[in-house]
Amino acid sequence: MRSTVSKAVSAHKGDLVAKLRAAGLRPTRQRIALGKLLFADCDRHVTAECLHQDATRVGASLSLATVYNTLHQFTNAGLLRQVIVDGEKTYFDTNTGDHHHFYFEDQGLLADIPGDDVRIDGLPKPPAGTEIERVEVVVRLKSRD
Amino acid sequence: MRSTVSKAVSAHKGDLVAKLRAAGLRPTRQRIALGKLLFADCDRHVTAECLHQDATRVGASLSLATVYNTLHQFTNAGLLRQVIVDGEKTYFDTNTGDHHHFYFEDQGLLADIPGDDVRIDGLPKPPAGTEIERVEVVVRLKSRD
DNA sequence: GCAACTCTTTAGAATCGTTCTAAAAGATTG
DNA sequence: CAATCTTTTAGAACGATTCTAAAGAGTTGC
Repeated sequence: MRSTVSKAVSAHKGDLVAKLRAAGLRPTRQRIALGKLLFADCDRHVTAECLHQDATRVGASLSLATVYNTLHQFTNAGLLRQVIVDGEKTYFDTNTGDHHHFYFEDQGLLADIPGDDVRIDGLPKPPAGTEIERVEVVVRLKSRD
Repeated sequence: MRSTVSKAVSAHKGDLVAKLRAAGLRPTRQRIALGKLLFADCDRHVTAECLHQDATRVGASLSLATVYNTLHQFTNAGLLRQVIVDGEKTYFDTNTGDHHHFYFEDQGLLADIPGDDVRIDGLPKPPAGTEIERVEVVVRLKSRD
C-alpha cells in the first residue's frame, strides 16, 4: 500500500517535472509544491493568497512573492488561466479549456459551469482591426434568503 | 442661439437635480458637475480617475475621494452600473440596462455590445440556495497586427 | 563532484487603486 | 438665521500586487 501510494505520487511528480521543463521552468521545490496543489486533483480556482495558505498548510514553506511569480509563469505557459470577476483579487483557474463561470458573490467563490452546452448567439462582429481573444460569461449568483 | 443652448443646459440641470433628489442625494455642486459629465450625452464607461480628469478639464474642482463617493452613490441609486473586466481598475457604465461588453484589452476601453440580440442558451440552473443576479458577457478583443 | 553560470527565491520596500478619517464646508429645515 | 444634518476633502491607511537586489538553488561542462 505504502509503495503504491508513493509510486503514484512520484509518477505525478514526474509528470509535473516534465510539465515544468516543457514550459522552460526549472523544477524547483517551490514550483513542484504549487504544481502538486494545483494539478493533482480536480480543477481549482485559487487566489495567490489562498494558494499560499494551502502550501503552508501542507508544510511547503515559500513566500507569497513566489506564489505570485509562479502563478504568472504558469499562466504564461498556458497551464493556468486568469479569471477576473472581482476588483479585489485575481483568480487563477486550472481549467484552461473553453468554459464559463458561476461566481458566488457572497463568498467570493468561483465554479466552472458544467458541460459545454452554453451557446452564445447574436454577437456582433468585432470592430474592424480587432479580433476576439475570448468570450467570457460570468453568472453572478447571490444566496437566496 | 445662445438662449437655446442655455435653456437646454438648464433643462438638463433641472433633470439632474430631480434625479439626485429622487435618489435621496442633495444636489451639490460636485454631484451636479459629475452628473453632467456622466449623463449629458451618450452612454459612457468611466473609471474614477478618468472622470476626475474630465471634471478637472471642465473646470470643476473636486477631490478624487468625492468622485469615488459619488460613483458609488450613483451606483447604489441605480444610476450607474459597475463593470469588472480588469483587475486594476473599476469601470462604471451609464447604461444600466441589460447588455454586454466589448473590452479592448490593449487600450483598456469598454464598449457596449450594440443591440439586444445576444442570446445565451444552455446555462445550467443555478445551484440550490442561490439565484442569478446577472449574466455578464465580456468579449475580450485584441488589436490585429 | 565541483566550479561557473544562470535562473529562482525572498524579505522588505514600493506602487497603485481605493477606502477611511475626522474636521471644515455646505445644504436644509423651521 | 440658528440648528441640524449631509457632503466634501486632504491626507492617512489599506490591501493586493509588483519590484528590488541580494542570497540560494538548479544546471552544465569538465
